[in-house]
Amino acid sequence: MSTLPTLRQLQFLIALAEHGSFSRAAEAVFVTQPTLSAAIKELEMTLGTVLVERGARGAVLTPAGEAVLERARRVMAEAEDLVIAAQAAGEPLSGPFKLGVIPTIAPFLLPRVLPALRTQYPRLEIFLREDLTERLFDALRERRLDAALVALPYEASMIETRSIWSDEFLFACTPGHRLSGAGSLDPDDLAEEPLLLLEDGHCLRDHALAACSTGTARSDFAATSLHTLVHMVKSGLGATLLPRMAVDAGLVDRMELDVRPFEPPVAGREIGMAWRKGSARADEAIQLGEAIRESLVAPAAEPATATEAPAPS
Amino acid sequence: MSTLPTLRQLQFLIALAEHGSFSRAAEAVFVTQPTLSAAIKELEMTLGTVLVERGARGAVLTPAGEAVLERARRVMAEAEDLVIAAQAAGEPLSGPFKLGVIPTIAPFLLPRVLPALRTQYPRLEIFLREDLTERLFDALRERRLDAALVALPYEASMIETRSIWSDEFLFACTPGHRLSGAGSLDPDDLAEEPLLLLEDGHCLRDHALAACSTGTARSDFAATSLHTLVHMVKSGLGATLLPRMAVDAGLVDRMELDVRPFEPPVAGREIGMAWRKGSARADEAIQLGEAIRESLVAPAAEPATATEAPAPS
DNA sequence: GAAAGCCATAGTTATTATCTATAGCATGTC
DNA sequence: GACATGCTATAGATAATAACTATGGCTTTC
Repeated sequence: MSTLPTLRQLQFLIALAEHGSFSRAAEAVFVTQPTLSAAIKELEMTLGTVLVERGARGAVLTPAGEAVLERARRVMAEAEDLVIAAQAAGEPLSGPFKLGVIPTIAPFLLPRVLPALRTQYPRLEIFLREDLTERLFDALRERRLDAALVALPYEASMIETRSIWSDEFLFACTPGHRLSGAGSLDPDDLAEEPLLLLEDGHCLRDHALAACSTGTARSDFAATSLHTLVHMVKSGLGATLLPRMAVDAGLVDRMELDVRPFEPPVAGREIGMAWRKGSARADEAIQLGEAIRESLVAPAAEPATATEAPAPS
Repeated sequence: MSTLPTLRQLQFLIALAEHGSFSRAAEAVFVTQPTLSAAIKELEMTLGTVLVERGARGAVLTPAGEAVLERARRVMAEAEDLVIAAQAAGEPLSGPFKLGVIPTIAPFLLPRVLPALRTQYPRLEIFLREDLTERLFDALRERRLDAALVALPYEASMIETRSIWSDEFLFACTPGHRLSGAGSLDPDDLAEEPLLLLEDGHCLRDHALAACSTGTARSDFAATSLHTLVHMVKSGLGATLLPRMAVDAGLVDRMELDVRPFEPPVAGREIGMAWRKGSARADEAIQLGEAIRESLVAPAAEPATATEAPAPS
């Protein structure tokens, strides 16, 4: 078995590839140029292959060098993951944690759960990013996020998910609407009711359409957020489906809209935690998801609309 | 950014986990016990976590240690892959290469291609392993094989394939059989002809059944190899489908069986090269597959059964 | 309570990583 | 064509560290 290269050497090779010059690469990794030169030469020795073409105008990787570079990046990424996993295993849910949330969840869920999380994990610093599922998943795959709160089901490769909450759909329309009223509704009643929905890209649009197999979307109008959506419903452009979580958070308060549940089996979407397969923080993502679920089960500390005094303990 | 551990430290941790004792682990990696002790302590320092519970009866990993261990194995595997990839990039198809081949290909293809490969890549040492597709793929996934020659299509995760040859199916029966004769055959003629096939697990069985959508398998008899299969056909137990490659290699020579092709579009299977996704030797596997294809196109150096002139088209 | 097994510590030595200083070699400029 | 300029390679010195030997202290076991 031949001897292995050093992580340091791989780091140097990556820097060299990025800067195209021994001198500048050396600067970037805070060593002198001879040090980096020697390390690369040593690496070439242990691998038995020339990785770099040295020229007067800098250094260029050979094809073999490119192949090794790609592997080197993976080794380094794995090593960094190891460090993160170790820290996470030592003290889970502490330090910076980059969490993505989709726009149809963020404004309704976060006010309910963030205070509880801050209490439960005082050393956790959550950095939030709000975006569409597709882009959040891209960010997970590229390690720019640690986890994401999304609506399921959603097909994606390299991503693992765990459901943490069932979010029922409610039907919403103006009081004068054909389907207005109070009691529960059969999904088939929506057969000839083109729904006003969020614009393409929002998973809620697809989930709502899936909820009522016979339903269709209005093709002439679409909303960019749930808030504009309810305003469009209010102004008579049509009816829609809303997630209960948004309604509970006060989305239609004082809007004078009729909101009706569906008959069992109720249609809805799952809210779940997602993370990159093999992520160093997968366990923490799961744990965070469970903490969120628990904070949802517990009575909401302070309703979003409120004129109420919070002041606990 | 915190500092990274050393590959050496990770290697020591793996040895420690495997031997459960500092002294014996040290022995296994050819250092003294204090050296290994210090390295593990250093590793724990850089990760900021206790990885090992030291006791009088040896050392046991903490949960954090187990998590790090798993990652460490991945880092080491990636690093070893890097070394292999570098060697492969330096001089492709040299040194030991572990190749799996399924039993319905090996005896018919290898005699034709191995001599050519030995000429073309004199420094290549091919180690062969004959087994069913499923087990070969397991071996690929576990890095016990570098590549495998199998029949496609075959669903498998973590495996990539490339087709290198089309292997047509031929119908074989005794001269007195209902479908005996000379010309080409329509696959639908097999509708009421239960076929004698290889036993379960051989992909050839599934591919043969897929080739004639209306065909069925005899459920009372099955063969364990193509050689026994033709003997069973010869003794009147039924008809079968044979890969042309096996027939060309002399499988039915002097057997007094009728062998008939199918009408276009001819049914068959693809023979392809398979390797683990991300394998360090993926490029070599592809190159080897192409070399095999070329040696198949070229006139066979020495027919398996001799005397005969192969008559194509 | 003695023996054996195991890990930690101390002190020393060997190795190796890194630095400074400088040489050598192309490339473009006047 | 001589001369800067920008690059990498080499040499020699030094600092850092990885490794060894020897030993001590702690459990477990008989």
